[in-house]
Amino acid sequence: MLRMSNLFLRTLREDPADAEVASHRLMVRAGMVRRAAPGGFTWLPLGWIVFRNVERIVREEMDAAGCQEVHFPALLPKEPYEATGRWTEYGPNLFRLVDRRGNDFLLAPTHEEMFTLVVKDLFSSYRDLPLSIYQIQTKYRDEARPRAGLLRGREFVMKDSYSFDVDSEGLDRSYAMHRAAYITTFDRLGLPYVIVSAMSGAMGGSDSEEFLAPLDAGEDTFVRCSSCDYAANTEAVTTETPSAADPAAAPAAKVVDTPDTPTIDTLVDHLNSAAELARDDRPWAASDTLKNIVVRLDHPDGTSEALAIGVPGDREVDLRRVEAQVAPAEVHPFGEADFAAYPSLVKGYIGPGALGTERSSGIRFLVDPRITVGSRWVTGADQPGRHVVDLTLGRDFTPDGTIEAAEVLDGDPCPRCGAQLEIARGIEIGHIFKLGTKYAEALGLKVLDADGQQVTVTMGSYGIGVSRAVAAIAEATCDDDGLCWPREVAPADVHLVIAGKEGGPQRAAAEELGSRLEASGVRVLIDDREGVSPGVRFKDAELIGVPTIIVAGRGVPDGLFEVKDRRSGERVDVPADQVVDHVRTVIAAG
RNA sequence: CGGGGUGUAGCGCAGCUUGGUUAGCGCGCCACGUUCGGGACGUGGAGGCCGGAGGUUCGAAUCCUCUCACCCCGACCA
Repeated sequence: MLRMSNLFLRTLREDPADAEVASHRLMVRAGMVRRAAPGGFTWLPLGWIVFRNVERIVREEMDAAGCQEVHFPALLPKEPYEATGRWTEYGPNLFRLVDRRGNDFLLAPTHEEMFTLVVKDLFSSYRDLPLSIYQIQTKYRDEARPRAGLLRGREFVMKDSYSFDVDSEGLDRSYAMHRAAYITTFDRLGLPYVIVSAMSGAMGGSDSEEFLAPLDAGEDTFVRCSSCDYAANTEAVTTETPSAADPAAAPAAKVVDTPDTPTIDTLVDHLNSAAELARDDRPWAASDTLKNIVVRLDHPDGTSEALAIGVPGDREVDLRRVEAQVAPAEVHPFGEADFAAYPSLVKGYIGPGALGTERSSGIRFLVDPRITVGSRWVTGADQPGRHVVDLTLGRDFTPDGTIEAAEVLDGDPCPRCGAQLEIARGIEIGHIFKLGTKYAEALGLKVLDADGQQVTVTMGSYGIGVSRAVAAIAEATCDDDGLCWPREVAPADVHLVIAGKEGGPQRAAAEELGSRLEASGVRVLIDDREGVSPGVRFKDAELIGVPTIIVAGRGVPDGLFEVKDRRSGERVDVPADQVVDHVRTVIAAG
């Protein structure tokens, strides 16, 4: 029985000044965590119980899915990460350190290399596969800006597992197995989630899905369909391609003077105010313009390349989306020095006339999928102060291809069913993806197949942020009064409040009930502090968020306890001899 | 890395503009008494290098310079 009279606990009446998001604020107030370093937290007894419950559930579900637990050091030598290039690729986010001999080490941000190597050490036959192994480990990332308490720290606990298969069919099975295990895990954790398509990005690989808890405190944006079950990370959203039209049907393209039109808005105003420029069917809109942005791609091999991107003028280019398409290259804005290298680019008036590998600049030119054959555009004429009107794709210009680069807007059509998409924020609590052979290739993980041939093992990678999940659960379940833990992760099943007058019969009755509850397997937290007023006890109980609160109060002389549901606030008086059964029924009901 | 903000008791804050006794308030903590179903009350206490360094001044929490730290927005981010 947890006793508040001797728990290492101090609840705070006021919000800590450095806590913004609810989970952080309330977990500090409830005495569960304390900030110890930027991005680093100390777990106190009640919080640590919650943490271990979450960890236990994750472990149980991984084990049930047939994964085996291992444990690597967090402190690792540089060499494996050099072999895969991540020692440099990971950049400043990697915590690096040097030992007394001057050798480089790192605090692992994730363990792909070590898992790959340990399998290489021990296994060499297809008959050993498939294999899925995992660990629950503290990870380190030197985040530029830790924030939101436990949600984004520099030290955090993550469950990461890896699957090893001989072929892609095997990988598909391992992936599906993990996906199913994650669904049961998050269901048990009482955490709402959506599964969104994601980009595997710099990690390489193909299929990738994220489990997002749809909460405003999250920093990932995703879209979901208001009608069907389509959901995707913003980077991975695809745009429907409008049907093509006959390019010959468009009015002839003409170059016009457009003085003082540095922005899309001023350009549209200019077009609509000049009678001779009027459109045949309706006023000009920003979406009639074609905005061409040039960026510089820096490839991992050190080379650079210019890339031109055309999007409808009513949208910005979303550099994160671009980066996801061109990974592992990095995207940088085009600077003065870059422009100097391409004299045919007229800043502010860049148009398809100069863009494309066959045109004067020689810059590869990719356009948004909405820019289809036969569509007509107002765009830069590659001369200062001039634009070209009715430039038509397929007749007047031909880009090198399409790219998903335009920002996604609330209300855009769903690529699956056409209904409106809505943009929401979420906390990434899990990520599963098919790594493929990237790491096995780099580190030489091969096995002999049935024909005696060496084949490179194909891998999957699957993560759950354990400490982040604790915060996400707090965030998803709390209310104005405090935390409100789902049963399985709560620090106790019941919070027993002694509310009677000091010296009255309540204390003895509560102690006796507590013993009986505990004897029947119920986890009890009892507020047996002396000299604490009832108001404080009630507030603390609500703040801490144990799912069932039992009050030993004025009903005790009549043999009654009040049983209250933390979430709904419903309360019912229960005779002393029925409380244990009542509570067990409540627990069994979930 | 860019922008904004804050550092004063364990926590939350005032004081700083306009320098001047012993640096204040609320919460929490300790003691005694009262109270006891919604963050009770009284009395008496303990607790501060006013983030750090340098400077101006007879005198600095307060003015100046430098510096460090933390928080928020953005950039970045398995």
